[in-house]
Amino acid sequence: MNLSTQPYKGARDFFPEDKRLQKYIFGKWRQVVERYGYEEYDAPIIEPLDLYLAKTGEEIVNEQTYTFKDRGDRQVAIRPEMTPTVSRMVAAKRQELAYPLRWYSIPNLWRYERPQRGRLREHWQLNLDLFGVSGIEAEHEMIMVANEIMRAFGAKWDMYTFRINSRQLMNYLMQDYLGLDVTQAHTLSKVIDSMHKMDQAEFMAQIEAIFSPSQREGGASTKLIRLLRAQSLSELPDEVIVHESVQQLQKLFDLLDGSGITNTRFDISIMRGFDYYTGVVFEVFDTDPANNRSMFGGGRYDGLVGMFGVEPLPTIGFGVGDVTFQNFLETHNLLPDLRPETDLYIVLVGNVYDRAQDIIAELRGMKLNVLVDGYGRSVDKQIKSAVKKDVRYIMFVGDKELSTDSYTLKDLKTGQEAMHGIERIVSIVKDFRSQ
RNA sequence: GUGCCCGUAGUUCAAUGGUAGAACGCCGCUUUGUGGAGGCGGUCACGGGAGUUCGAUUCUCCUCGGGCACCCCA
Repeated sequence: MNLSTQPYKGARDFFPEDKRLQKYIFGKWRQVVERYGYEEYDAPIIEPLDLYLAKTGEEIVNEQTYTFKDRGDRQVAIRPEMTPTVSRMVAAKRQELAYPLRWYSIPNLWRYERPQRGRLREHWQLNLDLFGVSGIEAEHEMIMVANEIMRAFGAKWDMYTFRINSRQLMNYLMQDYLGLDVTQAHTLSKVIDSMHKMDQAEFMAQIEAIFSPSQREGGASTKLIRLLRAQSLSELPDEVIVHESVQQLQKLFDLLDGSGITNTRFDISIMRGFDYYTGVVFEVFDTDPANNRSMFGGGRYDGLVGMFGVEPLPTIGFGVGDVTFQNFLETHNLLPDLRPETDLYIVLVGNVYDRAQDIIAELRGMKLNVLVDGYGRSVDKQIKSAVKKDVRYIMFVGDKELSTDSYTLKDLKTGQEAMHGIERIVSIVKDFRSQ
């Protein structure tokens, strides 16, 4: 039996055209975040399993992480997310880093689950974190950066929305306002998370099942329904509005308005899966029905760095997965035609390989990316290869050219060709490249 | 991890319980200093395994892979 040519399930081969797309996306990501002063870091793809056990969330670690024992019998995991790693790194140099600290990375992450649209086992994620700012200004900056990432790819305001909530608010509502214990709160979170997937009656039944008889008598479900109906902060009950977390959210919305970001709304159903979030959480949604899920998101996790035994550090971050992001760009036709890196394809005519070396070296010396067919093939074959590789220009080098030091440049798109000196050719090709 | 659907040349699709066709692609010739048109010729497949059967690409089961939903969602 032949070996399979397929990559491992849910993992990905990046053929040159795929890599070209990845380079385009990563390049823009880097451009945007570096404009805000974020610095790139990196870390190992393998971590001790313990790193995730503490705070990531039980199911994610137990069922969706690649784990194994190394030869020294240590439990290790292939990183399913970057946040614990970056927290570890920051904790390691807690005293010597310059705060506020702005770091980003584009790690390769793995999760063990069944692949489907927008979710593969292997993905890459832009991970952005801001350490040392406890005020709402940090949230403002995060969402500004997220927004600018969207804009950098040409996304219009009606293509995506920000949905914002607060874990602090949810904790207050569940524990103090509704008087739920930890188990009840946990169950309710799950029900709220899936509230858009069931009908009214089923939803009501599930809610009623959570409350104890005395809570029901106390009108807990009525209070809850009113909370869940709130489409904006102002629709929350008066005694909730005065809570600190709501005031913070209000300030955040005001700041975002001031920055011209108005495709935002309060959404009490935004919870996010990780246990480590402590404050504002947000998600970016694609408005196209074809991608009916959250595209990416993040939030505040003030407790994570402190878990490494150092002084706690307020932190906020978000992550953008490349798969869902690419789905978004495709759905909204935001992907440009990506050209290959090769600028010029040299077609050798006749037996001139030796004599052509000087001129080819000169072209490369002038910073053109130059490919030489070089197999002594017929001219039409060489041209066909150039067309297939999607190179825009070919340059013929034959006796005619070498004797006059003037070369035939052909534009494969227009079909036009003309003889030029080398300087002129370089300038034409560079003009095209910089378009 | 659970359920449903699917798996035929490189690609997109046919047909059939008696081992398979097309289109596009690819290779060659037409044309050894010019590609994308046409003509001619050629190349390439039943995901893997087991079972039922005289015989399986076709039916059954398992497995691998893909899609969708659930679970979960960084």
